[in-house]
Amino acid sequence: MGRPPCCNDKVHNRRCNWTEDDSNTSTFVSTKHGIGNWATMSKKSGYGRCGRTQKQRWSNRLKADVKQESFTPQEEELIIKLHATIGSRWSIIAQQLAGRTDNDVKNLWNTKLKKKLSAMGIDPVTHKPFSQILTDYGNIGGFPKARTRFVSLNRELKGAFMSRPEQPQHSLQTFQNFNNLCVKLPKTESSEECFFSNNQDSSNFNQVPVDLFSELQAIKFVTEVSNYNSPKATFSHHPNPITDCSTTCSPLSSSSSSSASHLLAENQVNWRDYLLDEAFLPSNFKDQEDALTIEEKLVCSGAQDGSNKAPSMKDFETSLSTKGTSSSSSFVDAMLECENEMFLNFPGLSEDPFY
DNA sequence: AATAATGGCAACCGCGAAAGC
DNA sequence: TGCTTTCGCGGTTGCCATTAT
Repeated sequence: MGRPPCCNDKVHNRRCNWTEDDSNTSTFVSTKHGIGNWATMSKKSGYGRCGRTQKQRWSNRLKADVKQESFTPQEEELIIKLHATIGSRWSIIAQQLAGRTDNDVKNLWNTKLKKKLSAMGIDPVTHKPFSQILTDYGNIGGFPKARTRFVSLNRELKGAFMSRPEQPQHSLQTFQNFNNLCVKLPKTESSEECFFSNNQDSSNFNQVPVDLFSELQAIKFVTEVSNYNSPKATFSHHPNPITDCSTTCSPLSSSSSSSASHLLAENQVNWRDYLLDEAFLPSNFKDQEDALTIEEKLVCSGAQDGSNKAPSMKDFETSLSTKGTSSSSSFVDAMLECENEMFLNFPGLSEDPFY
């Protein structure tokens, strides 16, 4: 049962005419009512807006800490990284960007970032090169349907949030980190839990908070479990772009050697790090994982170097800092440059793959 | 200069979960 | 326990500004 619509009354539907109501709403909030009484506000104020709409207006535009200026290249980069990992969960993404609302992030993605990624030959949904998707498309067969897999993953995520003492310590630890710190991300007003400080310089950009990192680890882990439970799925090869796309999470690796990804590896193009497969994975982890068994991978997730010590945040930050994030220009522009260079070196890549 | 097409932003609205009674 | 109300989230829509023809 859903909530009945509150804004069907077209008399109240006064799009883009907020000038007068803004001051009324601000006055209403700043006086005795405060935030959290939007229905009351709507009834008592007689402004002609439903409470929901007024609340949205307040949180998106009127709140003091909402930034009005345009997104920085660093912010764009972070949004793409987070989208590659957790998908279109705009509220979570927005929480990592001080002064940005989920609506702002969503609009930026839909109007700008999505198109830029497409123009670069990267599928904005799967964060894989189109060439790899086309290659993988030929391999589809015998895999669960996307929707089935998605429902299954959701179930596993829910199950993961329960306490499961029978689980091995390493996996339980990951889940507990996630459960304790990230499952219900607090609505933070401070900048302490954000990627950016107020001045948003590039050095701070790389300071990923532990709670978000744990969340990303947990999401990745659930995907691993999902793959492990599936008799047809392996860690070393996961060629179905449709299922990958539906989960918005990635397997640990993909050895699928599409021409584009292979060439990218050969040319050490940094923007491979923004593709879904390996986003947010420490670099030393990537290098070793292909040769590992599932059990080894699980252990590795908690003890990378044999000393029962998980990859540190320092390692992760170092990894991130080597990927061009400190560039003063937009990372999207940098990716475009890399792509242009690649096409110059390998003209065959620009040919239509269907012919 | 006028009109059409496009892009970007902000608001609207439906759904599902949570909270309250 | 079940119903109603409220809230959070994310997809969609509408409006305005800019660009192209």
